[in-house]
Amino acid sequence: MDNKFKMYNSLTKKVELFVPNTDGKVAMYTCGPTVYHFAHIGNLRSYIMEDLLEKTLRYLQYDVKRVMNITDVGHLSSDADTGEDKMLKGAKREHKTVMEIAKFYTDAFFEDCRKLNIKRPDVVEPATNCISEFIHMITVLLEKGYAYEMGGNIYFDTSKLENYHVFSGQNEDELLVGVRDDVEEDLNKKNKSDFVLWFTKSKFDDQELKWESPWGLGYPGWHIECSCISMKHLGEFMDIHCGGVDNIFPHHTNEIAQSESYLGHKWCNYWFHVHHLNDKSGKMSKSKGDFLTVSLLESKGYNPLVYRLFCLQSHYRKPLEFSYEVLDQMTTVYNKLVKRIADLSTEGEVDQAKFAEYKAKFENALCEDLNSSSAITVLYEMLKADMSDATKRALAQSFDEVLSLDLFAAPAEPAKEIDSELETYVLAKIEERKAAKKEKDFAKADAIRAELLEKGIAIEDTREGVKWKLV
RNA sequence: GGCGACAUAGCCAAGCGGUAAGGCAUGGGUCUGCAACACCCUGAUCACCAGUUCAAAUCUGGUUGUCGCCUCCA
Repeated sequence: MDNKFKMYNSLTKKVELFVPNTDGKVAMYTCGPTVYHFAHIGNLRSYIMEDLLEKTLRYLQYDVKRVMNITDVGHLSSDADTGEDKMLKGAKREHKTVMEIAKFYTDAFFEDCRKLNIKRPDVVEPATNCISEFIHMITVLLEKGYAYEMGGNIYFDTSKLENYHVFSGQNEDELLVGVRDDVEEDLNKKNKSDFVLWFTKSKFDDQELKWESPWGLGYPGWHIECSCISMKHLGEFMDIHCGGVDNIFPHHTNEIAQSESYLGHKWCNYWFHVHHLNDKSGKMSKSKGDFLTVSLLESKGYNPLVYRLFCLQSHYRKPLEFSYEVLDQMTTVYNKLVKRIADLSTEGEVDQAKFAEYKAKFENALCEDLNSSSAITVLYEMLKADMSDATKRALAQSFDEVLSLDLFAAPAEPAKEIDSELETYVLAKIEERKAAKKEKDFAKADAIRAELLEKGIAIEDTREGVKWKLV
């Protein structure tokens, strides 16, 4: 098929034409959440933009297979030998078992995704399902001489690689280990950038999840899962690997190291990295304590899709700063947009030529490295253009397959039951007010309006007559 | 210390060498008893300095500022 989608590739640091390994098919992998706590909206920014990427590719008629892992083991909250397992930490905090915690937060994650209209990947695989695959890859790496055992743990030997720092172009010597105070060096490592593939020596006395392995009872290091899970479902060649920018080093760097050493050939062609959501003080982080979740936004009265729009109107490779002021602004934008589309009449024919013209414009915006901001501009242009409402409706519907903003959402307010008794009462009041207005008794008219409002009924005098709704 | 990103109107934001899209807000107007809705009109020479060019927000060099990464992070 005709490849016209262009995207920035972190590996080459350039915007490139996307050409999949197999014509018309896309093998896509996303680093999933570590399920020890709720996802914050900064995490979700990545998933929203990755969702946009997936839907754009599907919109362009690619057959996409997308895989996501669920990290439910082995992710340390600090440095390899000194930290605490995140899952265990979550379990301790809530007096639950590690698996209970994983289940709970996995469900919570997908519930957040549902609210944000993030499609569930075709394959979702928890790390704990793939222990035998991890052991196999580590065994091969040992056989090939890319890994070594030291102090009970298996490490990947980065000195065996010509070019370990594929993304940053940094030299080994320039890197400072332990720049941050809380990092301690692991003395078992032969090289400072070596990383753990399998732990048997855990400093957590009550580590819950352990598996038998050729090297003893233990658990996997935290990079191996993405390599194995992706290969399990996507094979030896991958088209796009996604994640947040903070994954570039060390996570993705290490994934490439171990995967390509294992395979003996290039593994993934395109790397898609979403930049961070910041607040005024900088990066949003779970470790800062208080963090913003979808539920928190909802409790403050925000529609989660307003947050999605907030993300879409910015570019995924630009840092985005969160503030309630902007979210308020986006709420207005969103409501106006939805109303405008709802007001389109259903009459008229769809003009196929116009439809194709604007669909192409929309696609072109997305093909320019996922320029979602421009894509939304096309939506506005389309709404202003000289063509039938039916055409506009059809286009809005089509665009929303990618934007997923529920542009045809029912009224923002969930429809409440209106019983006929109330309706009769309201209609009578409206008539009464009409009469008052006719006699220029505006005080009475306003009083009736106020009275209705007090009962939760808002009325508006539109050109088509008086409208009322429950508020 | 090393590596990297970003800097466009009150706010969000596009722009990728040819003379500043779009949206929100503001102000003015149409409509209206008022309000709400809708519609029309309304604004920036692009952080700073130097250079390349017939032409630069767009390229180069430098300065300043903000942010990120350098084994918790999306």
